[in-house]
This record gives sequence, structure tokens and C-alpha cells, in this order.
Amino acid sequence: MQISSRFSVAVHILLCVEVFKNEYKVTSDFIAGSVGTNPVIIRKIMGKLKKAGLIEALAGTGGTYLLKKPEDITLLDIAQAVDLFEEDRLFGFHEAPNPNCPVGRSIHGVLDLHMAGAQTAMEESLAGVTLADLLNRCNR
Amino acid sequence: MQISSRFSVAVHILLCVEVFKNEYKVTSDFIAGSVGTNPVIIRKIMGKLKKAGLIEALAGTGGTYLLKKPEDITLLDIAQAVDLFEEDRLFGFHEAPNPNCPVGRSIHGVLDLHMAGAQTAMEESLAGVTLADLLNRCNR
DNA sequence: ATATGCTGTAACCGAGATGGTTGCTTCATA
DNA sequence: TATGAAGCAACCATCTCGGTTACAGCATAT
Repeated sequence: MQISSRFSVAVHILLCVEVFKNEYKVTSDFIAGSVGTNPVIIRKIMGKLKKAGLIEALAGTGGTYLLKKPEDITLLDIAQAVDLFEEDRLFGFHEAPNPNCPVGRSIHGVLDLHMAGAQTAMEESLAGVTLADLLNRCNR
Repeated sequence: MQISSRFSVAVHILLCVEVFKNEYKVTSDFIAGSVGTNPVIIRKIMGKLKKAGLIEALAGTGGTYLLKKPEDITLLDIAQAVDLFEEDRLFGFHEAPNPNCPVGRSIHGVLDLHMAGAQTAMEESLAGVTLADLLNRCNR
């Protein structure tokens, strides 16, 4: 089990958009070259980033720019933008515990709390890092 | 993207083993009835729990018991036992960032640290809960 | 010694997600 | 009007997952 690489790609996209904004027209083709994948993959992920209000793409003319300042975009914002945690529940749960069994009856109530806690811990960690932090360490 | 229900099932199994140890012979069939799935699924997951040294199953005669005290088994132990985090890396990463691009060249070094931090935050949260904590709240 | 009941595997299966790819439409600018 | 790019939709192969059937191995009860 591994979290989709959509997340790392999304971060890569945002970094490219910001780093090269004055040098190149940052197209999906351009980014695909840096990420090492297909332009359509980039566009699909950019679509999600757009829906989340993080970037704007210029239809027709091409090119992309950030809608927020790098210091106002956290890794958590990015993770949520690309649906990293399905329906806000990182942990899956078996569907049909037996209500006639004491354990089956209570497992959900007992575990949910701790699963949510673990997820929150992770989210808070991601929320503590901004795109600006990454840009600083992105040597050119 | 969601973490496999193997984890919640594994917790369910361990709870059953402990809760019913004096009342029933806890077989994979018995547990499957409580979890609401197939006995083979239970046996597969029990196999992982066994490998991790958490439980012992009696071949031939049937029945299962814990090898550690419930207060010495954390949710993190269980998560690791069932391979919840593949190769210890929860976050996936795109394979082929372009080394000729400044961003592609540095993204791994820049992001890995924060991904590991997020995973650690989650693991620490899980490590703070033991099976005994759950047993207390498992009404009978 | 034999039958029984359970564990432990192996071999499948269908469903869903993932990353990838092609092809087409839409749109703004040169 | 031609060009280059975004934005879709439709596929595709591959993986993983939960599930299922089938069978071999083993310890106890009869």
C-alpha cells in the first residue's frame, strides 16, 4: 500500500510553475519533460490544482501561474487538492462487522477515533510545510 | 486512495482473540463470522500477525492466542505487521524526474524529508495506542 | 487407525485504481 | 487563418485488493 505519486507530481508541477515563470512559458509539455511523464497526466493533475484554486491556466495561449503566494500554499493544501485522502478518510475499514458480536458491534466506535487521530497527525505535519520552504531548497 | 482495510481487520482479529479466549476456541471461522468476511482472508492476515510474533496459532487442533500482553501491542505494531506501509515508505514518488532540470534534479531531496516527517507523525500517533486501550472500550 | 476439524497455501476471479496514450475539440494569439 | 496549447473522452495494461475454491498437513477424539 502506497499513497499515489499524484502528490509528488503535483508538488513538482507547482515548483516548476514558480521557478520558471520568468524564463519559459510553463506548458504541460514543458512540465512533463521535467517530471518525466506524459503531458496529459500533467494536465489531469493540473485540472485538480485548478479546481482547488491553486493555479490558473491560460486557455488558448498556454502557460500557467500560481493564484496564491508560495508561502500560503502548504503541502496539505496540495495533498487535498489531488484527492490524496479519499473522502477525508485515509484509513479503510472492513464493511460488515457482525453487529451480533460484541467486538463487531464496537470496533468501529473504538477504532475510528484513533484512525482519525493518526490522519490528523499526518495532516498537521504536512500543513507545517509551504511551497516557499521547498523553493528555498530547490537549487537552480 | 485509501489505506487497506487489512489494518482494521487485523485489529479486529486481535481483539477477538483476546476477548473470547476463555469462552470459545477462536478459529479463523469464528473470527470471520465477527469480521464479516471469508475465513481464508482471516488466515492470510493471521499469517502476517504470526510472522510478526504477535500471535500463535495451534496447527491441527485450532485456536489462537496472543504472544504479547495487550498493553504491549501498539497500533503501529499491528500496522507494520500487515505491511500497511510498503517498504516503510507511505508516500509514492514519480519514478523519473528529469536530472537535467533544476527542479527535477532536486525534488527528491527536497520532498523526501517532509514525506518522511508526515509518515513519522502518523506512526507516532499509532504508537501511542495499545490493544489494551481498545479492549477497555470494547463493551461486551 | 481413522475420522474430524482446523490451519496453511496455492490458484484463481472480478472489481477498482493507477499511470499511460491517442485523438479530438476549444480557444487565444501571432 | 494557422498555430500551439489546454481540456476532455475513450481506451489500455498493470496492480492491488478482497474474495473464493480447493487441497495438503496436522493434532486430537473416537
